[in-house]
Order: sequence, then C-alpha cells, then structure tokens
Amino acid sequence: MTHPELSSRPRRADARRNYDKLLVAARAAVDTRGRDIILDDIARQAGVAIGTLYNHFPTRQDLFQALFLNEAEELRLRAEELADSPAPLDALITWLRLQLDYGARGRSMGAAVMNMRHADGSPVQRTHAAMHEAGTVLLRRAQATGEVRADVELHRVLRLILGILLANEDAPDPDGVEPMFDIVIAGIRIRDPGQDPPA
Amino acid sequence: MTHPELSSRPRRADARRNYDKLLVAARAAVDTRGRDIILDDIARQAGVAIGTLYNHFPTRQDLFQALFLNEAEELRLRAEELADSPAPLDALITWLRLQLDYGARGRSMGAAVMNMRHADGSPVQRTHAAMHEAGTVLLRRAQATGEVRADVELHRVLRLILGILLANEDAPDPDGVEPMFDIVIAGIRIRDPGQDPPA
DNA sequence: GATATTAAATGAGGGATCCTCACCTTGCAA
DNA sequence: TTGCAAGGTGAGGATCCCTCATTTAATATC
Repeated sequence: MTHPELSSRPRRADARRNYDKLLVAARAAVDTRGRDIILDDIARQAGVAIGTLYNHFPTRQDLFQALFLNEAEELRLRAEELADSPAPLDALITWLRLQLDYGARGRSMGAAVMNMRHADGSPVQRTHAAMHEAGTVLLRRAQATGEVRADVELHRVLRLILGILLANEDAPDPDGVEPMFDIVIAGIRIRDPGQDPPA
Repeated sequence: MTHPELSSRPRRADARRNYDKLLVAARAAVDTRGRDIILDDIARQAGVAIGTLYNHFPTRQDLFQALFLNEAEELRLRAEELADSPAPLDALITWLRLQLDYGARGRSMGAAVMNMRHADGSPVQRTHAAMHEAGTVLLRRAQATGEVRADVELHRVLRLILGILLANEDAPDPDGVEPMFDIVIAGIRIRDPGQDPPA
C-alpha cells in the first residue's frame, strides 16, 4: 500500500488517505468482478470523487499495477527463501505453483499485469525484474542438477502459467488446473538420462 | 456462412443477405480489434441497422459462435485426414499446431469460444464435440504407441494451447509461442522407455 | 397482379460507464 | 495567519450497449 512515496516528495495526508481507500475498494472490486471493474463504483465505494481516482490512477493499468505490486514482491521473497532449499527441482516447482495460486486469487490480474511490457525504470518494471531475477536463480539451480531442460526460459514458463489462469477464467474447471500444471512441469523436466537414475 | 438454415425453416432472402453481410463485417472487426468489437460499428459497416444485428445475434456470444463454427469444422476435417497418418505422434503434434495457428488468426477468439460451455444440442456444442472426437482419435493413437502419456486428456491440452494464445495477446512475443508450444508437447510425451528406443 | 400475412428491418432513445476539465477546497510551509 | 499549490470535486460530453414500438417488404395465396 502507498507505494508512490517510495521515490517521490511527501504527499499530503488526504492524498495518502484517499489513495489507500481507493486501493482497498479496488481490491474488493477485482475480487468480485475480475478485470471488469467499474471505476465509478470503486470511487463511490471509496467515498471519493471519480476525479480523485483519476488523479491517482490516470489509467486503468496504473490502478492494476498498484494493486499487484505487493504480490510480485511477495513472490520475490518466496523465491529468495526457496533458493536455500536442498532440493532445487522441488523448490522451483513449489515456487511455480505459488505463481499459480497467487494468480488464482486476484483473478489472474496480477500475473496478467506483470506479463505486460513496462516503461524502463518504472516501479512495476523494477519490481517485476526483481521477482524475475529471484525466480531465475531457482530455475538455474534446477537446470544445474540436470533435472530441468537447459533451454527453458523462465518468462516462457511464467507465461504458460498465466495461460493456464486465463484459459480457465471463462469456464472454470478447478480440477483441470492441476493436470495442466503437471503437463507444464513435465515439459520442462528432463527424465532420468538413460542409464543410472540418481537416487 | 449462413449456418442457421441447417435445421430451420427457410429464411427470407433479405434476412439471409443481411446475416452474411454482418458476418463479413464482424470478421473484419475481430481481425482488427479482437474481442473488443463494437457492435454499432459492425452494423454500420454491414449497412444494416443495429436492431437487425440483434435480431440475428441476440448476444455477443452468438455472433462469435457463428464466426468460428467454420473454423471448428475445418479443424475436425484436418483431424480426420491426419487419422490415417502412419506416424501417430507427428499427426497429433501437427494437429495441435494447427489449433495454435487457427487461434492466432482470429485473435484466439475461436479457441476461446469453443472453450466455453454450451447448451447441449446447440450447433456450437455439436460442432465442438465433433472436433473434439476427431482430435481424440489422434490422441488415442499416439497414446497407443506409448509415445504420449496415457493420463493426458485432450481438452486439457487444447486449453493449454488456448492459454498460450491468451497469454500472448496483451504483449505479443512471436518468438515465444513456439518454445511454449514445445514445452506443452514435451509435457505430454513419454521419452524412450529406457532400453530400446524405437527406430 | 393484387392482397394478406408476418418475417424482418429500422433507429430513436434510455441506460451504463468512461474520462475530462474548470473550478473549488484545504493541507501545510512560512 | 496567510498564501498557494496539491489535491478534490462532479457535471457533462462521449461512447457503447440494447430494447422495442413502429414500419417495410418478402412471400404465400388467390
């Protein structure tokens, strides 16, 4: 919450208050209506004029970005925690599954937002890059053990996971997500290299 | 084009004409704006009143469905052709790649439409079922040779392909589609079962 | 061909949502 | 206290949606 102060002059107290109220209302709206939020409703819900909403979030994208920055931060943290795990493949899979779970809450909006191209140096871009870097560590470790294909690129895998979320949005099939995730995981793995299966 | 006559009384000549004009205009609209077509524009483009559009297509879904029925038919045909191929795995992969190609034209709307649940017995439902059945033949054959995992279900794979399309829609990455497709294919395959790789 | 029937076309209009911008309010620095 | 810029406000114009009362004209019938 209240991200903008990170690198800009102190905002007025009422501005900060309204910003937070808007985010709370927006989060609730996303939870119920997904990407089809109604901006007028959010402003009303937050007890603020529509113009104020636009002051803080000139575009719909800006609002979504603000909403999901935290999520990306959390996912970066989780990746960093998992980087110590003695089982690189498991760690990677665990983290990828987290991506799926986070996406499922928030109606995949978070993943979708992060998936887009962002202006260099913008908060989203930097946050996303950080998460991506932390995830890459997990991927590289799993590749180093020979358990994951060397030609796999993290952002493709993340995009596949986003795809799973999006494809299940219109006609949800809770039981289908897991098998789809399995296929993706199987697709990046290298099965025992022929002669001596380790362990 | 002109699907409704399949099983209903003959329509008036002007109705048939307008229906076709609307479909042409709609196709053009989808090509340029994807899912965000503007119905008023389509009607105007077709040289027809907005009410006429609604007469023929009471909901947006109806319009999309009419647009992509042909596509599903074609994909069924292709599956049936491929069912004779001496290389079951290749045949399956070829067909799945067709799904991807068809989806890419039409901005993934076709795949998205087919992905939804439809009323039993509706034209879409039947067409989709037919395509699905034809595709299942290809899958079963590839499973019979032991090249594809037995627990894979066609509709999950198709959904993954739809996911690839959707995930690449906001921030297209033409070079990324192929690697993502590769991962999915690798994910459904069984690598040589240990001792004697066939051929 | 004239007529009746009714399928089909029409488009004005009311509603929802978006977004801007000219003006007002107020936090806060001096 | 005061001044002023940061911030708030909301009416209103624009866009798109969809309905429905009314009109038009294709076809069947004679």
